[in-house]
Amino acid sequence: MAKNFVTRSENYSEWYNELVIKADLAENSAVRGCMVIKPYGYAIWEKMQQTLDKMFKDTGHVNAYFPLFIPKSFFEKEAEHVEGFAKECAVVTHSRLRAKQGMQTLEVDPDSKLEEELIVRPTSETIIWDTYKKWIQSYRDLPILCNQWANVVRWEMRTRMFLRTAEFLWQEGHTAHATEEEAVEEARKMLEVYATFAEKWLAIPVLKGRKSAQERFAGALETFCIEAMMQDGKALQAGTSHFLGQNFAKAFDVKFLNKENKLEYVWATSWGVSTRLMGALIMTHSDDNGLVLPPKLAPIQVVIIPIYKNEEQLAQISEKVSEWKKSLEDKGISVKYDDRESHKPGWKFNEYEFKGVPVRIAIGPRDLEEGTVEVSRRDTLEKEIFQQIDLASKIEHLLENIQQNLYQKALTLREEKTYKADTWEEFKDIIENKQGFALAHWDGTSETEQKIKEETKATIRVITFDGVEESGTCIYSGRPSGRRVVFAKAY
RNA sequence: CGGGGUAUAGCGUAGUCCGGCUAUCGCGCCUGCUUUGGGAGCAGGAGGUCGCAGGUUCGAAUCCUGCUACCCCGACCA
Repeated sequence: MAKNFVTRSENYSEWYNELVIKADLAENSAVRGCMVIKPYGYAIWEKMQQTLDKMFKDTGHVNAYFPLFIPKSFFEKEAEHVEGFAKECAVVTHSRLRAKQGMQTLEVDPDSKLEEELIVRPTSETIIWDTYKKWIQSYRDLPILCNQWANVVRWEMRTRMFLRTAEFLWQEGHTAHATEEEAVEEARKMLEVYATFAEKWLAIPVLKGRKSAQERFAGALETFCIEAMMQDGKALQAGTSHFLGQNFAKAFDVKFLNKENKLEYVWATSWGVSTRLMGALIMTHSDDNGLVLPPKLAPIQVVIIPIYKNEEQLAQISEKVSEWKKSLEDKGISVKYDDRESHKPGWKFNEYEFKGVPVRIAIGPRDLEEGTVEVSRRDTLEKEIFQQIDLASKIEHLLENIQQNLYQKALTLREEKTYKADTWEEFKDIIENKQGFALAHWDGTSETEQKIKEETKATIRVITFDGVEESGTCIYSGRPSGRRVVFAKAY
């Protein structure tokens, strides 16, 4: 039986997929693994873009754009980078098609074979460092603090809307510095930007820290990350910031003359977040009634729905609403007045709940008489009668309250689903049955990490910055350890 | 790339085992009237290469062969 509601099925993936499609965010495209982001979904992404872009600029960064195509040879220059990305690249080999059998079908023109294949960028470190080489001669040219908004392609085996699509939208920052300290500081600073964005705008609490060697970005000396917990207890990497050392400078021969007139290799960072954040947003806050958007990211923050029996009533309501709409908009709140006659109020209630609109105001004949409105908040689904006096301020306050509440709710869930594991049995129980984050001692070796992954599918998600010194023994090998790290199954 | 599943109208589906009349039903869509405080009611109507290509048969959505696409689980990954 077809339902317009999302009903949480046994399978979290199916629930997620259904939600994305029905909340009108995105749909599968004709191209395998790719996704059409629909206007409503894209409006959310635009809000993310605008906010992040401002944060980048406030920290001294500028935007630039680099080519989509990267010569294959560029990838060969950094050994670890090749290994990391070689298996998932889209490759351009020819430049022309020609007609076959009249004009019915087309085939690749063999005469148009490229001398060197072009890779559709999976990430832009190589082409950017090839460019930076031309930009940098002296310490006076540093630092370079560039960001690029772009699309990238990674030919993944298995894809999932927003979380792992073959093509995705992201921003990638690429910076060049004169000293190691400055580069490390930059990488840490941008991670803080991401963490602030996640917590204050997306209302998603995140753990900040570094990745283990095994989980590190291909070509980085250190990968910093923010890690979030989804409602099913699995971890989602929400953003990364890499300290690249001098790896790319050496690979692309980027040197500068320092104040002492000595040649030195440049130090680098790169950092990025993607449309995956949309997935994080959906999986963190949504419920069985649909999407739940934090007010700061909702394209529509307040929807007003009239209830009326005749034209006269509608006219009265519309007059009131246009006043409120203006005073709300003066406060920077985005308002939609849905006076469509094609749908009944009940329909609209459900529709906007589905799309995650934070606040709904309903006004009908009763309210006109009594000077009230019915206000419903999406996060708790609670309804309350407000006096019309000073409505805009009350709504403004409510939106802030919802933003806070969503963050608190997510934080509480994460805390409830985070456990200390002191034995191998406890550890397995947490990963397999309780399904959450396991704080456990680890001997620091990749071998142990690999074994744990093979036996439980859990990986080290993050070695948190604020972790406490505590001596213990590795849950797997029994060897000594100085602190706990966060293990979980991940998306 | 391995394992499992699915493909019938815009969406969701019945029918497939055991071949047979005009391919079922719901949502949505169009027209009209009545409705409007949580997905409206009635009446009428439009909409289909049954995933694609072959084959078997008097006759195929249904049986056979091949192909393709999508979904889920794994491996890979942000």
